[in-house]
Amino acid sequence: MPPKVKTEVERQQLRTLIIDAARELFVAHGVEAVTMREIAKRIGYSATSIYLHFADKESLMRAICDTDFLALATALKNILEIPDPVDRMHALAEGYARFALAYPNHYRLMFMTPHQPRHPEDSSLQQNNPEQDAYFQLKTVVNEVFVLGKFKPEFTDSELIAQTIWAGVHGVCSLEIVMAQDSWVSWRDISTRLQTMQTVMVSGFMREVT
Amino acid sequence: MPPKVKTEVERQQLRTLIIDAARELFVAHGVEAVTMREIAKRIGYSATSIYLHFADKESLMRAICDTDFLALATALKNILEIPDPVDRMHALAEGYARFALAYPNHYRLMFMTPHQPRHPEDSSLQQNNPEQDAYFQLKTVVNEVFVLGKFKPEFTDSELIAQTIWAGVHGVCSLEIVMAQDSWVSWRDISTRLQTMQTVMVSGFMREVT
DNA sequence: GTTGTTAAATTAACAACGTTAAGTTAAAGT
DNA sequence: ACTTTAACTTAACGTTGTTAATTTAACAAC
Repeated sequence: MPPKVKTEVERQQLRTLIIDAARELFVAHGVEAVTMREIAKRIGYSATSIYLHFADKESLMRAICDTDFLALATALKNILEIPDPVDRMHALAEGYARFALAYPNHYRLMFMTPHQPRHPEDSSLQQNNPEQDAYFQLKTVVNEVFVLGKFKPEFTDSELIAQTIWAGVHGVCSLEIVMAQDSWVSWRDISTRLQTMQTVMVSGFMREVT
Repeated sequence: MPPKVKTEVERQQLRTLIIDAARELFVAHGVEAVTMREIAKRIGYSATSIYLHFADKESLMRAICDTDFLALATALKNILEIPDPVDRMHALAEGYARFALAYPNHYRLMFMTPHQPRHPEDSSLQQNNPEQDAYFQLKTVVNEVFVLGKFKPEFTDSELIAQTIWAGVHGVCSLEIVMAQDSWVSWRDISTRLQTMQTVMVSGFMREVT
C-alpha cells in the first residue's frame, strides 16, 4: 500500500525516522546490531525502502554521524556563554569528554571509525558555524586564549594547540572506550586520568600564572 | 588428501601460517578483506580447516592481536638500551608512534577496536616481561624517571603518568589514522603534532630544568 | 471515467559471509 | 586385515548488504 506523492517534508521525515531507528539500535546493541532489516522492522518498512533514501549502509552511517556531530556541538553550546576564555576552554574539553563517555557507540562511529572521505558539500552541517561545528568551537576559544598571550611564547600556531588538546582528550576517552575492560592494564580512575590530562595540557601550553 | 598424524610443532606451524596469511590480507587490503575463505585460499586450504585451529573469527583476530603486541614490544626493545631514562622515555613514545603509523591496520585492531575482554591466561604473552609487554616498558621507564625526582611534586602516581603519556600519543596517532583524509580539519603535519604532544607532556609533567 | 504515467513500496532473488554438519581419505594401532 | 581416528573437504544453513522485478495507488490528460 504505497500512498504516493509525498511532499518533500514528508520525505525528510521518513529519512530522519530511519536515522533515529538506526541510532537507537546503535546505542542499544552496538554497531554490529545495525542491520538494514532490523532498522526497517523498527519503523514498519521493508529493508529495501531504506535504499530509496540512502545509497548504501555506509552513507546511512555517515548521516547518523552528521546528526551526532550536530548533537555534540549542541551539547557544548551553552559552554560558549562562559565569559573567561580559559575557563571556557577547560569546560569545553570536559564537556567533550562527557559526551564521548556518555555515548561511546556514537563516539566510536564519529571519531574512531574510518569513513570514506566526506565532501563538505554533501554534509548537512555548516563548517565554522559555532552552533554546528564543535571543532570550530574549540579552535575559536583556543585562539582567544592565544590572543590574550596566555600561551608560552614558543607556541605560535593556535590551531596546532587546539589539535593537540583535542588529541589529548580524545586519547583518554578512546582508550577508555576500547580498553576499560582490559585487565592487562590496571587503569586509574577515568575522571582522574581526564583531569591529569587537562592539568598537563594547561601547564604544558600556558605560561606560569604570576 | 589428508596426510595425518601431525606432530604438535606441525600444528603450530599451520596455526602461524593461518595467522600470517590473515595479517597479510589485513595489512594489504584492510579489515574488510579478511574473510575466512580468502585466508584459506592464500594458504591452499579450505575455509573450514581454519576452524580446526581457531574457534571463530574473533579468536583468530585475537591471535593476530597477540602477535602484533609482541611485534610492538620487539620493535621497541632496542630502545631500552638507551642509558638516560628521560631520553629513553622520549624514544619509547616516538617508537610507539612510528609503529602505529607504519601499521595503521594493525594498530586499529590492537587499540581502536573493542574486543571481548581477554583473559591473561589464554594469551600467549607474558605480562610484565619487557620483551613482550610494551606497556610494561613504558611503565618501567616512567617509574625510573619518577624515582629520579624529575617530575613535578604534585604528581605522585607514576603509573597515572604513564597512562596519560600513552593516551596523549595514542590520541595523536589514532586521530591521524582515522581522520587524516578528513577535509573538515586543516590538519597540521603529523610529525609536528606528535612533537608538540611530546613537548607538552614533558613540560607539563616534569620539573623545569634548572 | 478511463488511460497512462510515475512515485512509493514490496517481494524475490543474488552473491558473499561466518559457521556447522556430514562425509572422505590416509595413516597408525592392534 | 580391520578398526579407529586425525586431517581435511564438500555441502549446506542462516544472515547479511544490495539489486531487479513487481505491485499499488495517486495524480494528469483527454
